[in-house]
Amino acid sequence: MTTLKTAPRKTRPSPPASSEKQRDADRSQAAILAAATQEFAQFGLAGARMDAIAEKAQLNKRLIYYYFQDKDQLFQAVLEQSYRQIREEEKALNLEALEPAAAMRALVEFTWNYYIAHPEFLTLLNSANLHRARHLQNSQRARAMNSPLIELLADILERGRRTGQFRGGIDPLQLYVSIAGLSYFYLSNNPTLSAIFGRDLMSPKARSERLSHMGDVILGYVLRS
Amino acid sequence: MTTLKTAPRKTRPSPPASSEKQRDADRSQAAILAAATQEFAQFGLAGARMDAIAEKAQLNKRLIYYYFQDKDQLFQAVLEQSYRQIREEEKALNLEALEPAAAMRALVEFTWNYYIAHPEFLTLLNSANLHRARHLQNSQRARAMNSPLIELLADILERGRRTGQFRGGIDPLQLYVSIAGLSYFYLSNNPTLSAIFGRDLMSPKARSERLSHMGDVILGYVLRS
DNA sequence: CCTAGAATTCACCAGGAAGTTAATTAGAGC
DNA sequence: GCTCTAATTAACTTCCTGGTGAATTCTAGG
Repeated sequence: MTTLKTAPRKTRPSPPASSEKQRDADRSQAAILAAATQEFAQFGLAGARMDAIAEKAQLNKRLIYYYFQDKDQLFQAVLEQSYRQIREEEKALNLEALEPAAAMRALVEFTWNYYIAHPEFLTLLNSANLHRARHLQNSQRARAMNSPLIELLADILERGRRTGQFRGGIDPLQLYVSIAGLSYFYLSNNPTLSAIFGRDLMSPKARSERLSHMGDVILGYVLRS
Repeated sequence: MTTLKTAPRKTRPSPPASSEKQRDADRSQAAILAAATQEFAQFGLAGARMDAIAEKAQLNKRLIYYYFQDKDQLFQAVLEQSYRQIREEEKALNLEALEPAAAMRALVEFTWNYYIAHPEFLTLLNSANLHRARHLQNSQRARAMNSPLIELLADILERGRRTGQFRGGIDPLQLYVSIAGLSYFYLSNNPTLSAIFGRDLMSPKARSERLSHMGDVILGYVLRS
């Protein structure tokens, strides 16, 4: 994060592990970031309360301003961290071994599982978009956060096309957006969808149905017919 | 809307059309609703300002509370109106004449076009979901707002299955969510997507590419292969 | 030990924002 | 014209909330 003070890093991690309340700039920043992630995810940028974040982090509110300047920059830091996390996991994905169709399904499943494991990611993105991504435009890192899934997807598509299983001429970006969108909408709009259709969409059964449906949709599209 | 005062309705529409500033409860409520829709769409529930809404509506702020009680109920009224509007247009859709595949593409296109014409609908839904749809749960009308598209979709699927073009065993709800999600994610997350991929996703060319991609995805899925 | 700079605390402020009180005005029905 | 009620206005009140000034306490390094 741009905003992090370069704290005089301890050479030794921490003396004894006895008293847990020693000063630690890194730990404090991490605590703030974690608390802020929760708060922003739950209430949005405007709805989040700086006092609540301080309380959750069990730190004095002044520290937030000390490390992150203001609410906006704190939000930006939270966003960047969230992106970094998902990109990290995406990079760890290893689908080269799988044959194209299986790899494609695995990709769908990964996206789905990640969103389920990180519901805060969805609402944070919504907030960022409500503010027209102004927090990303400043961030030099933004461009660099281009999802590695695009390359991965391009690779899978190419492999599939070569074997003749997949059709050609598919734009990896379009497909990426589609895969993400299928999971995203279902999960992010789950409350309204459930309220309107009066159907529990998060039961284990409903989840697995959704997952296989999405796999079918994507494969139906990429497979040569 | 539950909340609307039953105003003693004028028997005559309005005396002369001369002076534009006569008292008119209906017009005032509509003005408030319109202003609130804009404000909520732009800033979210927490970010919206009651004073700003009053100003936009060119009415005294007290009137908002007079007609809608408080911010939450105003938001609920806005939400319900937005739903009513889209459901209205959905009902007007007439795809019985089209053959199944064409009807399916038309459905995708309708959804896409509606979201583009009503960007406020997307952000309002996001806000509603951030608040876990609490504004819909109270609303008795919610259940009744079940999209007519589901029936329509079921009908198209059934017709297509009968002619042998479509595969069977497709859940209309899943498909509905998928169709909506494909458009929704692209449009609602357009700011972050554009920022990250550095590609204009709203140019006429990009739009038409997206539309045909989505049609291909959905048809690829429903068509028998 | 001492000390300089970093981490943390405390008390505070000014403007903002939801919501209200109470008075005023307009117009529909008689 | 009169009156009764609905529509509208103006002026507040109160609590909240982001942000700050300045003092204080640690602790690493010399």
